[in-house]
Amino acid sequence: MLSKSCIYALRSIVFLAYNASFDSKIGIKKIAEELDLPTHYTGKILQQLTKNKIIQSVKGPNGGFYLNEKSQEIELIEVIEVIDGLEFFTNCGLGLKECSEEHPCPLHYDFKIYRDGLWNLFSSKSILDLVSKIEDGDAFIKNFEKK
Amino acid sequence: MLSKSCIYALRSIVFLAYNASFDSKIGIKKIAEELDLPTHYTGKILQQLTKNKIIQSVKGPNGGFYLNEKSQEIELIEVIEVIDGLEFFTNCGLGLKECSEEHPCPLHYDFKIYRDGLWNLFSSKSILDLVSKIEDGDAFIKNFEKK
DNA sequence: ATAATAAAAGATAGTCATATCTTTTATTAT
DNA sequence: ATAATAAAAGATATGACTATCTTTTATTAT
Repeated sequence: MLSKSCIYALRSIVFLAYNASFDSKIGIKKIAEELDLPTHYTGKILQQLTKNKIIQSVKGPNGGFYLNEKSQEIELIEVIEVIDGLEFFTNCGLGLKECSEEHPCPLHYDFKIYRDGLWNLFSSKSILDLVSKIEDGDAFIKNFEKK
Repeated sequence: MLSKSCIYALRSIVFLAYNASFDSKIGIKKIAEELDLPTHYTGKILQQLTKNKIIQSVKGPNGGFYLNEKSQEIELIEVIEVIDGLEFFTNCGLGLKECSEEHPCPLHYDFKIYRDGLWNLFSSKSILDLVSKIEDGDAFIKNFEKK
């Protein structure tokens, strides 16, 4: 459901929230290394997140990425919107062009329950919520599917 | 969530259930034309469905595709399994390799509700269920996103 | 048997998400 | 000012899904 890029983004952000701060920024290389991600691809994603104010960055020596206080409160759905877009949450499950309460597809009402449920879930969890559930940080950071 | 191929498959099957029978089979050309789908691509999908006994086919003159009685009772999840696979319903929402009741990801329990809900939805609806909800067949057949 | 029909199978092309590398720009410390 | 650092930007490559075309095989009607 979430693209690989989006999951890379979420992992990176959680990693930053957990480990970085304005006074100790973390660079692309370090992030990619710790999360075992392709360096340049990760750079692209971080760049996109920075441009959309999801995370912060500083260039030059001692530069890198970090999250300011506001960013830590960002909801997961905002990250999803930037990376994947919200099509999943707005489009008909059966691909109907016009599917609505007035002209529902055969699965409309059933499908809507779960689609809206996921929307609400991602809209109610912040980066900090994820961080707070990490009991041993490493398991969350290291345990990802590579393929 | 469902791939384009999978939606093409579902539309084709519903169209067949609605319009075809052993005594009046429908060929690829006709199906593609009526549903406004790419002919050869649709052929490939129907072929895949036939191979997996989701639909039936007969070659030669007066041949084409149709659904036998058993096929009409097929659940949507079976079509999804053949075309897209069940990864969506079995994998961790955050891409964790090992995510389970014992080692849950930060979203595991919340996410599971909706993932399982969708699984159950697709497992409880048959082709005939979709057909029976078509009040005016054309709207369902014609109203699909092309892109 | 033969010709016509239509699905099955194989080969090829396009597109988009994923991934990588190189060059440029901005910042900081010296 | 200068050199070092690190993100930003641009160009390119890869793979999977989507799409199309051609050839082969099977069936039916004559």
